[in-house]
Amino acid sequence: MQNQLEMLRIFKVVAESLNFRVASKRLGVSPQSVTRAIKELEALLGEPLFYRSTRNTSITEFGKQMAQKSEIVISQVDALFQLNKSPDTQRIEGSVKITMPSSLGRLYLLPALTDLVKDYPGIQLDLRFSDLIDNVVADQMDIGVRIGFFGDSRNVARRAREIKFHIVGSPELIEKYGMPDQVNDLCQMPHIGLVDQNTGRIWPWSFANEPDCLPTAPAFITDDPQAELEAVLAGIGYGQLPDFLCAEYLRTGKLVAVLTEQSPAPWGVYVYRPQLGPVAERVRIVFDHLVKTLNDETLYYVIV
Amino acid sequence: MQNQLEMLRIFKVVAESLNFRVASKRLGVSPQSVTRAIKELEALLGEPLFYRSTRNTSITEFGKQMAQKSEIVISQVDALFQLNKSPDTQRIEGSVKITMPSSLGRLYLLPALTDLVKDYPGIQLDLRFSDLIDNVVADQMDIGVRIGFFGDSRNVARRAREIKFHIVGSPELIEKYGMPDQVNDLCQMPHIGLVDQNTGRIWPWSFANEPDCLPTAPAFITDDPQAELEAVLAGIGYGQLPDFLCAEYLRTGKLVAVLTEQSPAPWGVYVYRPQLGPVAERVRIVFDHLVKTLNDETLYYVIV
DNA sequence: ATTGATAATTCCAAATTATGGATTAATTGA
DNA sequence: TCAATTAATCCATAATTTGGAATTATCAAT
Repeated sequence: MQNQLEMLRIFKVVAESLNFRVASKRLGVSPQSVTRAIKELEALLGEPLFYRSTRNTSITEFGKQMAQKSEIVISQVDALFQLNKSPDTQRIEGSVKITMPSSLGRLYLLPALTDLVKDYPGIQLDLRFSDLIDNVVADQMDIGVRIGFFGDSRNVARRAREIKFHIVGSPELIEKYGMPDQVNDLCQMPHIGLVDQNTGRIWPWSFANEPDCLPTAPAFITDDPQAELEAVLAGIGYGQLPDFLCAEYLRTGKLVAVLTEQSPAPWGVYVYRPQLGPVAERVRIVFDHLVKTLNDETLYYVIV
Repeated sequence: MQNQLEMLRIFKVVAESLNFRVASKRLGVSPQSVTRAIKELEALLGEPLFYRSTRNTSITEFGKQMAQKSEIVISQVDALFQLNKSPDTQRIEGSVKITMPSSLGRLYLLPALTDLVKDYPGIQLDLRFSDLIDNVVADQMDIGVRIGFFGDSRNVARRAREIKFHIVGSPELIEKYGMPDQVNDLCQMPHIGLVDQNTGRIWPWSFANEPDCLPTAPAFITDDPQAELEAVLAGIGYGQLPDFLCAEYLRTGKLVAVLTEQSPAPWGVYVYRPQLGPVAERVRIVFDHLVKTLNDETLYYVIV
């Protein structure tokens, strides 16, 4: 690695994620490259940037300072190249109203959108987190993001990602009640109920080869998916969670998926906008960025 | 070339020299690489940086702006890497007095020294241009540069470069008087006399296999080598000039060397300093930089 | 106009450099 | 102590960069 700028770029991401593996995912390169780049940078600077063991990576005081400076320098180089490529970025301005699901939105779309506005300082975002269906036209939103989607022909929609749902429980829970191997078993075990904000009723669980199953005696009820996640993590009961909430926990073993054979068909994540005349460029830019973000297979690595 | 920073570095040098071939020499790479880097940079920026033909290269207005910005960004990146490598650079301070020959000094050493003080902002240079011998100890100079050198054991000296002397004339002059093929012929033709500032007398011309020859009836007399060069360029007469003054003109044919067989042995360029106790670090740094600069075989390309 | 000289460019094979799979070492929590 | 996981190392392979040879373009001098 004899590309100073590239080393700084890699360093910046590692400094943010404080984890070589995650950084490599975010950068779309192998962990080896990250190791090498940081090692080389440290050699060049003559001082360690991270304290690292196989289980923990923390940044040194010197590393912190370097990260700050690197960020500035990198953005200046990028400015040098982007300034001319799109003098548009300065020109594009106006507000863009977006409605999106709260958990997916806050966890994954919000960071992507704050990144975007760094490039388009003129764009003013108006984000409304809501899981209620079909308030795009009524509430004069510019863009909507929904899981499932029940829109109509007045909208232009893009299916930007698939979300898988898993029945998950904590290892302790499984230890205690055993691993269910059919849907009926599951119903006898403690489970969490998620209230559908549209109907006020508890969401039925769906399966591949079985009819839907309405949780009958939830040990815990909430209308917020993240609260459901917390409850499951605490071992209170099983829950049917979207992959974006549980992927990292499944990987590290904090959660275990059960009845994986019966997983229902994945749901789509749709990005859509009202179909009324020509779309403003600022809206198109945000729209495309949302679609691109959701399409990114490494999306779930953004949050550790 | 997918190294943004390297492209900017190359661009910066080309923008300074306004000549791809010279820039490539200065960078120590092939002209092809320079072509490629600039081409790629232009593609990336979507706008031409230079107007260029095979005979002329000039920078565009846009290129000028980019050069300014590039310079800033490059120096920031370098600062990031050098800051830590040698926190010394901040610490080194104090004045360094140097005496050097006026033409070599002004043309080639001055730019190299101004480069150096960018890295060592604490160093305060005191440059005295003089061709008088041996005033280093007397005038309390820290460093001296002399062509020829007649120092004594109180000095530490380094022979840092060789200078060849050529008898040169303009093509018109040769057209008019013919090409001399022995020293005696030359004496019959118009020539320029250079006054030795040490003695007040005209320098004798020296040759490889002939005794020195004192110009008897100079058509023009001066005590400044650059004035001598101008006179020779104007076709007033022949002159014996050091290579650093005439190399570029010989290359482009503005001057022609004659009696090349009789060229005298090259003279040394010496960098020296008084030998009194431990040398201050700032002096050593400047000393080493002067030696390194003179050693650089591409030195004469710095000035076109 | 023609020609000669030279700078810039293009093309391509060779050298250099980067990359990630396989392996090893190290660390932590069970 | 073991199991799990991350970072580091090694190395064959892939990708990129490099500069020589050939080509093209331009200018200056007939």
